[in-house]
Amino acid sequence: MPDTFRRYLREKGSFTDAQVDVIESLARARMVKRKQFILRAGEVCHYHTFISNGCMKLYRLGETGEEHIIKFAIEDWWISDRQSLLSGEPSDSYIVALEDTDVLQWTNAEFERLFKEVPEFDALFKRLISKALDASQDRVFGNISYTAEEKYRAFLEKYPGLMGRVPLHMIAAYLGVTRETLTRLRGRRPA
Amino acid sequence: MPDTFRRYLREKGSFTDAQVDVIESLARARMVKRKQFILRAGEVCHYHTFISNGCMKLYRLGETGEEHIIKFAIEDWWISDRQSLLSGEPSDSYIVALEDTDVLQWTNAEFERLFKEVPEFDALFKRLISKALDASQDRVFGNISYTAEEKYRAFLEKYPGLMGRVPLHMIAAYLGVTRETLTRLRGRRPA
DNA sequence: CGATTCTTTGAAAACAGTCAATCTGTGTGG
DNA sequence: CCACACAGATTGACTGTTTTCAAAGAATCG
Repeated sequence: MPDTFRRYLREKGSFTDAQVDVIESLARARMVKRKQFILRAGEVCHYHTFISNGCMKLYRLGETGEEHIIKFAIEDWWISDRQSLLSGEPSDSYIVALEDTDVLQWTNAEFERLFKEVPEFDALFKRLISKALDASQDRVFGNISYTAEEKYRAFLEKYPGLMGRVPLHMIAAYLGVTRETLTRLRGRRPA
Repeated sequence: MPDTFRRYLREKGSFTDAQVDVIESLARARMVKRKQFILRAGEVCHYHTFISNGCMKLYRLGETGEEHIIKFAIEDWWISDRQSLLSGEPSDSYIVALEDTDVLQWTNAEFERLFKEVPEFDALFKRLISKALDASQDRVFGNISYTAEEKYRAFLEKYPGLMGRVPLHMIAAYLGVTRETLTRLRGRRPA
């Protein structure tokens, strides 16, 4: 893979080469095998994780053990349990690789240092969190106002790249319907 | 009302009196009557709004005209359509007062200026947005994993202050169920 | 009061969930 | 190359919940 992260930074902000070097110099590169966890419930989330290649999911378990998927993340996405990462409290979530995945990781302390030393990085993250909040509120709106079928269509429009890459039963766990229901509403009108 | 906003700032961060003055000096104070809108779909959202007293809701309309409530806000809460406010694009949401409400308002340009001049204000807002994102993701989790009844109980636990202050049919519109369903699940509470 | 606004109720229809079985494709080991 | 196991997807019959539609009871307010 080419240097996804450098390309990402250049695309999302205006960083000097020196700044990119600083940011990258603090990163840990890591390869995560399919089905390998980088976070389990009960553990503290230690890293901000950038995905340079591959795919992961973040989920929690329901009372009877069902997976409820909070988010998928692929190339150019960040993933972490922010609540645990910022507070230092144990997480209630799991993060696992759905494919062999290459990531870059920073501790929160390193991030705080980067925010101070590289104002543009601080600005970038403000934009990211802000956009994530908007996206999350859009999802809440979808959850409370769409039918199962509309949620599925909205999902396809928003994450076309995940179709085929993520099994359908996980999309069901993301939408909040059973896999059987997803199968049936797909059958009602093929895409 | 005493100066809710000064108390709020002192409670949420460590501001000098001079800083509080700067922040307050840029604010517009405004009284909003019950049922009066401060934002309608199609308009651009111009202000970050702090509620010193009263109650508002932010909602969007579904295809057949039903209200879907994205959030309630009371004293010490901020409310705005961030998407529109930051982008300058027309909003797709409505913000309306549920009671006579006193607010303070700042444009985004004023906020940007405050972020630069008062670093502690910048830090406060980072924390707020971050917490809002966590809360929104918790709500998504609730939406996809709880039954209607569990959602209602979770709502009561999370916003005990809104019971009695907000009509039940709005709570239904927040939870994503019909008012009839909410009535019925409330009725079948034995304990 | 009279007029909204809000809440509740009933009955039927639409919808999603459950349980159990089957079908499909994939990959592994013999 | 085949047999088998496995994960994923589908189907059917059934149950349970939620919506819809229609109506009628409370509560609130000018």
